[in-house]
Amino acid sequence: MHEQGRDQATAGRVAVSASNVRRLHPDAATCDTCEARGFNMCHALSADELARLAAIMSPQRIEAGTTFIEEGCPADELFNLTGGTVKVFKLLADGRCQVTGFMMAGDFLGLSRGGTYAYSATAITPVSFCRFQRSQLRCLVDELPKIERQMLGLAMNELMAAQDQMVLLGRKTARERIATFLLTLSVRAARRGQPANPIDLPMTRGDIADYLGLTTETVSRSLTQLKGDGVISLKGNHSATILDAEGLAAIAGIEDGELPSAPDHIA
Amino acid sequence: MHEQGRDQATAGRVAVSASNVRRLHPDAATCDTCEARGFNMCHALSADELARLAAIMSPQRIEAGTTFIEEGCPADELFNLTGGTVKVFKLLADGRCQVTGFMMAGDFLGLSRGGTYAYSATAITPVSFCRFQRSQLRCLVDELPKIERQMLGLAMNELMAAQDQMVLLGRKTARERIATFLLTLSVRAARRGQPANPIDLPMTRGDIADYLGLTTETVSRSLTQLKGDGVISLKGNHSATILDAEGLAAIAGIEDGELPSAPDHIA
DNA sequence: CGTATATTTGATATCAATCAATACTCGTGG
DNA sequence: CCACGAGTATTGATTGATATCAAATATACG
Repeated sequence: MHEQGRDQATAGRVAVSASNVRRLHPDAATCDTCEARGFNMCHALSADELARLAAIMSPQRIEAGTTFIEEGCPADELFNLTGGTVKVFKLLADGRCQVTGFMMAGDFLGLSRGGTYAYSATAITPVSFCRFQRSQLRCLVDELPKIERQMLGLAMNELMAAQDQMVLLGRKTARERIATFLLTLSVRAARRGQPANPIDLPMTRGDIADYLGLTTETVSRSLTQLKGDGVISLKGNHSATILDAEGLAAIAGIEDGELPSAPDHIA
Repeated sequence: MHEQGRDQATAGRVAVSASNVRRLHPDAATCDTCEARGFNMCHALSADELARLAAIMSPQRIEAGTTFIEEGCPADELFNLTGGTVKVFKLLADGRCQVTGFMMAGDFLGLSRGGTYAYSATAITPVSFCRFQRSQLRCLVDELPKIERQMLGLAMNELMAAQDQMVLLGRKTARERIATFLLTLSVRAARRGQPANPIDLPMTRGDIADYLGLTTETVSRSLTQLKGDGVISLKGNHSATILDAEGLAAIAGIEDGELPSAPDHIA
C-alpha cells in the first residue's frame, strides 16, 4: 500500500529505531516518542515530570487497518498518537458510519462514557502511539495538574474542530465541504511542520464521504469539479495539490481565521 | 412571550431576588447562584475556594433575545449559566446559520480562538449567569487546579455531545433528527431534576432547524408526522409530550446508552 | 379581541443519493 | 520490467428526500 514509509516521515526530527520504540524507558528524562511534535500531553512538563509520565507509558506501533478502539468496549486505556493517521468514527445500528475526525501525531484518543469508549478508532496508515492505563494516568494527574491543563487544551481544540464540522455538516454544500476539507488538511499539515502542498490524503474516498456526510460518488464528483475549475489538481488516489488557495477558500466559504488554530488557554 | 417565569422555574431550589443576584458577594462562602444545579464549575470546591471564586465572579441576568457573545469579538469574559436557555451558533458569510448547541444551567460559555470568541450566543429565554474576567480566572486556576479539572469534565461532555451531533447531521434523516432531538432534551431535563415530560421547547422551529441542519418547514412536517404516528403530542408551539418513548427511541436510531450522560473523568 | 409573528400545509424544484457500468491504481507475481 | 487483478475511483442515468416558494392557519401577546 502507499502508506509504506509514511510513519517514518511523520516521525520527523526524532529518529527512533523500531526496536527502540517498543521498549519502555522508565528512567528517560524526556519522552522521545511523545515529545516530538505539536500539541502533546508531554509538552510543558519538567524532566522529572516527563520521567514519571514515561514510567506509565507504553509505546507501540500497529499496522494500517487495525481497529484499536471499539465503541462500547471497556475503556481501560488511553492513547496519545505519535505518528500515522487514525479515523475515529461512530456507527448506527444499520451500519451508517460517521467519521468524527482524522487523528494525527499529538492527538489524544480514548474518550469514554460510563466506562466504555465513546467511539471506534481504526489506523488508516501504520500508526505509532503511547498507551496509558487510565487508572495509572488518573493517579499521576492528581499529582501533576499540568497534565490536566494540557488535556483541557486538547479537548478545547477538538471541541472547536467539532463545532466547525457541525457547520460543515449542517449547512455547507458538497462542493463547500470538499473545499473546506482540503484546506483544513493543508493547514493542519503546515502546523505540524509538514508541507502544506501537495496534500496527503491517506484515507479512501469512502472515508472522506463518511467524514463529510456525503457518498463516495459525490466526493469523487466534487473533487473532479474542483479540478475542472482549476483550483486543485489530483495525483493518484492519495494526493491533491492546491493550485489556487484563495479560490479554494472562497469556495469553502472561509473568511479568514476559521481554519484550525490553537484555542486560548482558559476556554 | 411564553418565556415569562421560565427562569424562576429553572432557578429551582435557590430563590434569589433580582436585586440580590445583581450584587457581588466577595465574602460569600458558597456561590449560591452558581452552585445550585448539575455539572458546574463551582462543584467540588471547598468553602474557602468557593469564596475565592465568588470574589472574581459577577452574577447577572439578561432578557430573552439578547446576544451576549459575538463570534469574532474580543473574548475577555467567560460565562457560567445558572438559569434559562441560550442558543450558541455560527454564521456563514451569506447568513446561513448553524446552532451548535442549546446551553442551560451549569453549562460554560466563552470558548475562544486567537483572543476572539469562537461562536455567538443569544438568550432565547431570560437568562442568568456568572460572568468572569478571563484574566482573573486564569490567575485563580493556577492556584486551584480543581477548577481546571471541572472545566475538563465540561469540555469532554460537550465534545461527546458534539460527536453525537456530527452523527446526527452527517447521517440521520429528518425524522430521525427530530426524534433524537426530543429524546435528548427530555433526558437532559431529567438529569437536571426537571420533569422529562412534557418537553419544554423554548426555541422556535427555526432555531431547531438551524440546530438539526434542516429548514423550518421540514422540522414542522417531521413533528406533525411523529404526532400522526402517535409517538408524541404537541401543545402550543413550545411543548411536546412523548407518548411512546420506546417508539421514539426506535425512530431516533438509539440503542441504549447514546443519550447524554457524564463522561468519565480522565478522557 | 385583534394583530404581528410563528407555524403548518401545499406544490414544485434541486442537490445529492442510489443504482449501474467503466476505468484507474497500485501491489503482486511472472 | 511488465502484465495481471482486486480493490478503488470515476462517470452516467435516474430517483428521492429535503429545500424552496407560496399561501393558509394558529399562537400568543398587547
